[in-house]
Amino acid sequence: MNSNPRLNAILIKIKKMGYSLTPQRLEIIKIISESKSHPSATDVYNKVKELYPMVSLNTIYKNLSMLASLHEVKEIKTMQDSVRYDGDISLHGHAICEKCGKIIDVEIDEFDFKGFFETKIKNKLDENYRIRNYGVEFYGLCGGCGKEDSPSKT
Amino acid sequence: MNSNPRLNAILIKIKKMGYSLTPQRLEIIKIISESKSHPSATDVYNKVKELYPMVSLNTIYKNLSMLASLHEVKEIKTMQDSVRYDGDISLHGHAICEKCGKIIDVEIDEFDFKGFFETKIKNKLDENYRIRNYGVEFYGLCGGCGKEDSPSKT
DNA sequence: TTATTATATAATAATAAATATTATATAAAA
DNA sequence: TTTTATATAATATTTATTATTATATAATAA
Ligand SMILES: [Mn+2]
Ligand SMILES: [Mn+2]
Ligand SMILES: [Zn+2]
Ligand SMILES: [Zn+2]
Repeated sequence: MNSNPRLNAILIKIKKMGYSLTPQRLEIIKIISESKSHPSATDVYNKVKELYPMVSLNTIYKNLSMLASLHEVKEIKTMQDSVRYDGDISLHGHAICEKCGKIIDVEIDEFDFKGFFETKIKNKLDENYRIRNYGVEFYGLCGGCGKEDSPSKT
Repeated sequence: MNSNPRLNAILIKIKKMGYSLTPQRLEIIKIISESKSHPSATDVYNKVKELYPMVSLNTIYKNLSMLASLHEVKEIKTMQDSVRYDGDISLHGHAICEKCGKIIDVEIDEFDFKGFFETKIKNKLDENYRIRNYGVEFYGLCGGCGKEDSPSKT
């Protein structure tokens, strides 16, 4: 085994679901389970290429989609560009910089959120509405990007 | 004037910002300020075409983007397909059906959310991080779509 | 082991939403 | 009206993502 619990969890799920573990797949899982930067498919592609220069982007998409369908990665749709992937599936939200695209994790109190969900949302929806996933995003400008963009104050 | 307060608010903003009010633009604003269905650009396009059959999709995109930049409509990025637009800019979240794409408004308690934001988020971020917008989404299956999709239980 | 079958990958082509370009039309200003 | 700026329409382009097909690899059976 190894010391990354997310990696282990995903490998166990992969095996349980009967998917085979190819070198490319393992590398993709390693990258996504270790990264904190919420990479795009292309980002993952470029990393995998370092080890497997012949890998195709299609393989990246296929594997990331598969992992998303297994709920082992989360897809983050940003406003400006492509889908970003998150190997951290614990309860949290994201602060997304609209200029540089940086995505920062935002802690969400589980009790607050669950309470919010149970009381405020669940009873508003059709009783057989099934929630499977959530997203909490804050869009804005990160520290580095939000310096000099105030509308000319002369 | 007229009886739709959102429409009025947008028209005032348009005038204040010095944009001219063309018939197509007015029609787009009417549609988005009256709709409760979170239409896509194509949906709006098809509605506008009923009055102005020669309208171009580019005009729809240009106007919706402009309204979004004025914060008079909200863009909703869904997981499966295109961007959806919301003329209701009041504080609320969305329940998004992953099968049929229907988007239902979800009430958010302002006090809860503001408190959540102020205490839990603002102090986690760089002090000059500027939040400009937010999104709260719940993905799942609506009542109509979530009937018979449980993995064959025979 | 080899043969067979299923699955994954690579290379390529296709899709479609969104954007850019350009020309024309309309609105605002002089 | 004449001039200038802005908006629209028609078209072309971009680009992320998906689909297709052929090849390669992995799993399974013989
Ligand atoms: Mn994250
Ligand atoms: Mn809404
Ligand atoms: Zn930034
Ligand atoms: Zn549905």
